[in-house]
Amino acid sequence: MENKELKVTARCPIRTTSDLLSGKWKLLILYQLAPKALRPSQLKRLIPDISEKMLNQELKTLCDSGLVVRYNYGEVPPKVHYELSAIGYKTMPIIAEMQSFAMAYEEEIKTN
Amino acid sequence: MENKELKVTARCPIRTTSDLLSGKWKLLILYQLAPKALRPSQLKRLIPDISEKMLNQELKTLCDSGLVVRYNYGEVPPKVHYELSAIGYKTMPIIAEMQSFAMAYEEEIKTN
DNA sequence: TTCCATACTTACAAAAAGGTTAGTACTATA
DNA sequence: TATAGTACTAACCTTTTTGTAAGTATGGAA
Repeated sequence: MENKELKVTARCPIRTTSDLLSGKWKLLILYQLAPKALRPSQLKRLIPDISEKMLNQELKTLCDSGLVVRYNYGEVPPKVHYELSAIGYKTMPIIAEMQSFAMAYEEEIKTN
Repeated sequence: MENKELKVTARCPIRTTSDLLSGKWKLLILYQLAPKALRPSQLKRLIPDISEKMLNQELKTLCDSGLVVRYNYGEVPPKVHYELSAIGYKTMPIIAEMQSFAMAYEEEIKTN
């Protein structure tokens, strides 16, 4: 007698991914880095609402989790950029599905 | 001269979707409801870590946003169930991508 | 020499999210 | 008659997340 019901929580794939991408800003940062590497000041301009603190904090956790790579030019005044890692790029299909869901959802609520 | 850079934040598709699915539990609830409608007590058994309060609260916001539909049998003692709406089902591709991302990510960190 | 820009960091405060406990009202079962 | 199960709800508290403001150190331009 098998239990075909799938209990979820602790360490399931959905949880793993939402932990990595949770919060208000991580997906937006990943999305902006997808076309090309960007310096922090460029990111800030593309995501005007983010505070400097959150930008640094989220970049750090994205680097720590391996989705983003920091490149230091070693110049003075400081120059760095951030780019997606190979695994970071693999978040793009999630973002694409989220975008197409949003379109469908907006249609839905417009039509009621 | 066009601005090809895509500023994000306020009302962009990524934000719309993450607002709808944000939090620790919504995706897990949607995932459990996908195969079949469930009563709250069944959901609670499938997601053991969730508190009753969060379950009710999240079911309510999922109903309010139209992703889930509540069906009341009108019996005493109370009997209800929750099921995905048509638009609720359209979150499944997002979840599928999140699952396959998690697999790739786990592989990645195992290999270093 | 004052100002701005670079990339951060820190202390503190506010807001949001999540959890605990208890309580409602009803029925069926032991 | 006590207990457990149904589906909620509300008060309260803790934790997490996010934001604000200021400060570090450097160099170049006005």
